[in-house]
Amino acid sequence: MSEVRTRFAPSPTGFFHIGSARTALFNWLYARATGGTFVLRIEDTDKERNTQEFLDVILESMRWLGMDWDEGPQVGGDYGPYFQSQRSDFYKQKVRELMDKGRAYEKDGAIWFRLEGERETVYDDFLKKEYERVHAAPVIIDDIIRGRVERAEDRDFVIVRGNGEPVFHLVNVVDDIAMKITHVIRGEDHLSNTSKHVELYKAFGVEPPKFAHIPLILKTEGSGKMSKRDRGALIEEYQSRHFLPAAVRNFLCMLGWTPKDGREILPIEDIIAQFDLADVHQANARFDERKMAFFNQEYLRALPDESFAWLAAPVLGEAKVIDDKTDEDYLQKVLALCKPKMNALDTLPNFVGYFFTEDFPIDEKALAKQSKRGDPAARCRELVPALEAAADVAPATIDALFEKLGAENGVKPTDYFAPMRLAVSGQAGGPGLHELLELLGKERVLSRVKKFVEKFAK
RNA sequence: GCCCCUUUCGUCUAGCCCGGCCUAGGACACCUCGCUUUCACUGAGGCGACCAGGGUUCGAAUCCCUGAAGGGGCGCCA
Repeated sequence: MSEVRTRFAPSPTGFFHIGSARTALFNWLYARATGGTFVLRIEDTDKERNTQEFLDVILESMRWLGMDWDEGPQVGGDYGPYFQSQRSDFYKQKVRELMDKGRAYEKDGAIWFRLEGERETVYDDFLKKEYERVHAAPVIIDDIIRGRVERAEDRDFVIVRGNGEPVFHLVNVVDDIAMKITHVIRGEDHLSNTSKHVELYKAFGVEPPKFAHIPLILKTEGSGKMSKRDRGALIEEYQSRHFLPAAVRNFLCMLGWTPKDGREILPIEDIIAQFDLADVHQANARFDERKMAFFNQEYLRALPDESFAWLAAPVLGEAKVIDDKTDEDYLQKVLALCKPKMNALDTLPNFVGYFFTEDFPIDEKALAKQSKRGDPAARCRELVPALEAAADVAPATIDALFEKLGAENGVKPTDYFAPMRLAVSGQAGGPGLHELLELLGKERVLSRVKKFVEKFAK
């Protein structure tokens, strides 16, 4: 076990943002890559915004993405408690320490951190008020990802609010010291505030940890970083849409980091083996939903048939496409047929619905499109007597039948494929027609084709 | 307004640290053709970028400077 200790310190707000997930992921990856320890600490200092329910969202999402923590809620550890709401006495003690050292003072009911340096009163154009500007020596941050960053803090800042609650900057640093965190890996949005944190470390007489500020995930379109209202921004969305967690995790890894071996889709063990903080990019990445979908599709296709069936059945159950009475053997056959054509589990109910009901919709667009090139209902009408006469709907039978009908009616045999598919499935695409017909069986095929003729024949 | 970070195809990126192997490679998306008597998979090809301007150098995507653009921070939010 190495000395490396990373942490993810979320604030339970009721949702798990994709950016937070990636921050957690990089912390987790680095701990795993170095044989270190990954700590989960809950920053619930803002009591009004935190509930048990909100906490569960985070813990569940972490587990879903396969990020296990070595210390933290539910698992304990030697540096607890891991909830900031349970550490107030400790914070009070550390604030006392700063006051004793003359590095903190009370003003307007709050407690402020005192910077060292010459002071002058200045008017702030941006905040539209006067403040005491401090000419403090610049702080040097030796960032693993960004290199040397120099920044001077120029005004005292609040560390304990008027209501007695400690502020993020204070508790974050105090806890990182107490929990012996060696690497602080977080979003670039914290980079500017890092000078505050380093000032605190110095005031406590502690060597700051190594910092690594990772780039942000930007909106697909428009300006700014992903916000919770953006499509694809919340991990819950992927969960409810039945994305494969390994796919989401793999995709997240590729946003801001690339493996040396050039692969994009690779097992997490291989990612861990290659991951290094120094290789994390410096520039922000724009989120691309389509590439996320591609990763998901690749993972889905790679699934063994049993695993696919195991995942698919609940999705179909939830959508009420199947129930307890559904024949298991038939279900397995349908899933085996559809698996190679699927690109996402959330489209599955729609994709296979017609296998389980006679009451399925006909895709209007597909119908309109086909009608432009021919008359699907007419082709189907020609099919009815031929199907009635046929012994079965096996591939060879169907081929012969199309051949014969094409010659009789002056059209190509292939002209029957699309209309027939539309009649029996209501869709323009799907599994191979031959297999599809055979699985449905002659009776259902015939009745569906008849029904289609009745409904759409001119 | 002040401060910090960033800048290669539409998007994710390789290359950049240690200048020539870069007529800039890959992936997603898009387009074309082939395979498949349907759908899909797949195969082959195509489209498409070094932010701009100055330097340094025999030579710059790679080094330096300036500018522009994008992002972030400046809160008794985290």
